[in-house]
Amino acid sequence: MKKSRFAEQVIELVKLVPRGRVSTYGAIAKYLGANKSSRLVGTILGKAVHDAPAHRIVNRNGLLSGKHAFETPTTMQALLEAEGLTVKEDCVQNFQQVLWDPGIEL
DNA sequence: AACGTGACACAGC
DNA sequence: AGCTGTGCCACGT
Repeated sequence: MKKSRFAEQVIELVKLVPRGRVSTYGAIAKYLGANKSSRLVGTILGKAVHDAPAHRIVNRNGLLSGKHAFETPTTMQALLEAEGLTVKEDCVQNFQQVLWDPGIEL
């Protein structure tokens, strides 16, 4: 299956997110040089949820805004918790601590 | 082939 | 200090 350029970039970057860490749409979009396309990151990941660890991507507040893209709304949280993260009320606890910023770590 | 909708984020009022 | 509008690209109908 063919992926568009932007999608490919997003997926590849998301794949680099270490286990037990999360990232944000804004950080990814910014790293790709499309600060205003944060929206795209989410939309694209939703389509490529099976091609990338999309569960590691949350919104700027650490909120699991994309949980509905998975098989069940609880899958995302379950996956995160399975990686050692703490999720409460659809929010990643210690979000700042586990946040993985490509602009910094890369 | 065109229009609308969608995992968001930021600036302006 | 909170709300509204705008920007971006992909994908389904």
